Amino acid sequence: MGKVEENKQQKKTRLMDTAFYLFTTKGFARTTIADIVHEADLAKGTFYLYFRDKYELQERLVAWKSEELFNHAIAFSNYQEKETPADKVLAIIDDILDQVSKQPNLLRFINKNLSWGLFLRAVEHVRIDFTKIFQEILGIEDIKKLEVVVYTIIELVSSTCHSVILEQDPVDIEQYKPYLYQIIRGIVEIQP
Amino acid sequence: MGKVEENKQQKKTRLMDTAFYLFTTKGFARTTIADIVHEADLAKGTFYLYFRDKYELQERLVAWKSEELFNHAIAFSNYQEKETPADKVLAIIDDILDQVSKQPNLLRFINKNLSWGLFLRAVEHVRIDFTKIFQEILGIEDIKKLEVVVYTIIELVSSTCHSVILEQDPVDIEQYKPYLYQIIRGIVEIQP
Amino acid sequence: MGKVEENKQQKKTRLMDTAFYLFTTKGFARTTIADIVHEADLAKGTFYLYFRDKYELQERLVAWKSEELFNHAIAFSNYQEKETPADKVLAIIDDILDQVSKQPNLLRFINKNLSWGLFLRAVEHVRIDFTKIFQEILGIEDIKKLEVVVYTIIELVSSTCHSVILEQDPVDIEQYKPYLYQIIRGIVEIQP
Amino acid sequence: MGKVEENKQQKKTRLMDTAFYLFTTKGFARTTIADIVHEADLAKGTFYLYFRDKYELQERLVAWKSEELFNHAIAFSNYQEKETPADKVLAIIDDILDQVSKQPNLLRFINKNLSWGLFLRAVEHVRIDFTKIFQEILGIEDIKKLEVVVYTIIELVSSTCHSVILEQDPVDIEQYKPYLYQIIRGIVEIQP
DNA sequence: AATGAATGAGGGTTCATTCAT
DNA sequence: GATGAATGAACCCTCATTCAT
Repeated sequence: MGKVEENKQQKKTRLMDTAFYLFTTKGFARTTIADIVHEADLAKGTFYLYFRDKYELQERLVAWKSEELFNHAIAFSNYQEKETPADKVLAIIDDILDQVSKQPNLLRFINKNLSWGLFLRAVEHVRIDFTKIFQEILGIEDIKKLEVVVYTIIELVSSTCHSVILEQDPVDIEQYKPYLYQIIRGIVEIQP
Repeated sequence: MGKVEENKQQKKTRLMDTAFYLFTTKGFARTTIADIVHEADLAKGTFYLYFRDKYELQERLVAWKSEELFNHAIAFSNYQEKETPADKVLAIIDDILDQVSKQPNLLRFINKNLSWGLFLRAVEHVRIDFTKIFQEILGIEDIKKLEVVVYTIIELVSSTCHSVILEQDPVDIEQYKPYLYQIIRGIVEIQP
Repeated sequence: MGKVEENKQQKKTRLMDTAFYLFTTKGFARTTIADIVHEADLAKGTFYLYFRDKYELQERLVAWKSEELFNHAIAFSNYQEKETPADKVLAIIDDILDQVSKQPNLLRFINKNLSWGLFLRAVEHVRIDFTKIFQEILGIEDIKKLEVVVYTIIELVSSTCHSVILEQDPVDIEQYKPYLYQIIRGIVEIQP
Repeated sequence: MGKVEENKQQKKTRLMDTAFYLFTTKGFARTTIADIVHEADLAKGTFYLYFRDKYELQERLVAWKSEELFNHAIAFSNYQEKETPADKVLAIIDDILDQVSKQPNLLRFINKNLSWGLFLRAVEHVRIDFTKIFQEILGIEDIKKLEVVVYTIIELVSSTCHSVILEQDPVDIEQYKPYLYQIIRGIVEIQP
């Protein structure tokens, strides 16, 4: 039984890995299900045993990859050693920007497809409780208010950094960072 | 000849109007060229007389509509009567948010497709010189610095308000506005 | 599996038969893939499972039909009972001319599309070894020389008989045959 | 009047020259009427003032170019200095093969499209009376018999030399010529 | 006579999805 | 559960031809 279950999980993972590679390489629209199953060495029908359609797969990938991004930042940034809330937030953001700077295709893929709702669903069932972490960092009790702050920061960073990282437009990321971080400090200091 | 030229312009406009209606109603992907020409009561081939493909048409529409948004704000907001740079900027943003709140489909359409580069190209050949206006408002001489500020504000507003206006998520626009405007005041006051 | 494979072969055959009928009836250019699959009672996509495009199908048909022509001549002409090389060659040609006289559309279809290279490819993988047969008939050891003789005869016969059979122009086939056969005797008797 | 007539003729010639260039360069099917008129610097409608459709133009071009081929051979080969009918015929053929060897695209274009009927129509209204010339050369009184001989030779030469010149297959033209010429000698010496 | 904008049927091809094996 | 042959609607685009100017 465990063997069968394992086998199924393995196939699903293979499909997701392959799809992620193809989506970020050739683009979502130009990747066909035929491409994915061919590359994953599976049959076409098998795809539909694991995903309702291409869009569900895409959504799962976006959720998975954004979660990974945050997981990494929580685990590997030294945000806990920082003193102020702003410094902590910036440590996390810095780690994430580092990651996506090295993986422009990932940035391209996630950014076009990540929405706030999807992000919430993505982190909902996750081992690490993001809400708690940000509550501690920011010192905001009210969940709604917390959400608004986090939402604003995530949207600001992800929308501005898309073009800055991928096209160095209007400036490159190293020039932009100080300015952006100063704004984020401002955001952290006021309350909604 | 003037008649012919007039006729051509009219056809082009008819195509753009129809396409805009369909894109915002059914969505871009679900709108076919066949749909557009059918609705516009033109032949399929005629489409290709005026646009290379669906994507060129989309780009032109996004540019046109975003330009209109700014034109309206410049013309009808009372930003000139405001005293401080922040108040002026907020007057303009307020007008734009008013406009898109009333046209959620327009917001959906533009927001997904507007990029900074496209926006610059859109306003480049325009009667109103946006650069000059923002220079005056913000009092920033350096064009590059000006661009960074404007870029940041546009990205912040458009990315946060998408979900806020269209899904009232994480909060609705009326609740969000005061917070957003406070952040923008902060942005206007610091320099990149 | 044997069943599936059988089914596939059957579909391919149905496509080729239908296409042949349509190509020879309405002409190649006026036959669309839609026509073929419609007549064969298959879906459009199925066509592309078996052939890259209309041209590959055409080429395969020409090869197949020319091979059939020769196979019939080898099998049913009494060329083996003839004494001289020339008589043997003429027996084969006579059989082929008989066949195409009865199927003018086949003649029209093949003749326009058969080239020497295609013919070689067509008979290459065939049960009957044409090279050996002609070597025996003509008594020419050197393969290159043999090829030149066979090439010349095939081109002469097929190019002259096209108009003679299909248009009785400049004379009809019965009048032309004696003359043509005399020329072929001459060709067989000299060596390249 | 003469001026207008001249102008019209000039346009027709420009269309034919351009079309010939494009047909032999890109191929008939891949050349559109738009291509032709664009290259000829005329309007699309103008094309239809001079030709019923693309096919009529093609036919006219084939006729024109084959006529030119023969005209050149009659004018510039030294066939009149030869003694025997066979030598005279071969002098003419040699000139034609020389011409087409230098213009493979012309060979490709004509050969695919020239038919006996078209050839007759082509030379019918021509300044040089081919029939008379060949009658004198071959010494055949009976027009029908003469036609059969000429037909056979033209078909033999043009069909065999197509692949030989364009593909050097099964041998190249220099190797093929002696053999071909020997066959033609045989043809000239027997009567239908 | 000349123009070229407009036409629209028809082309070949793709691909997400189904389902018999 | 896995397969992959079959489907067929839908796609974008071409281009010969017409006709108002």
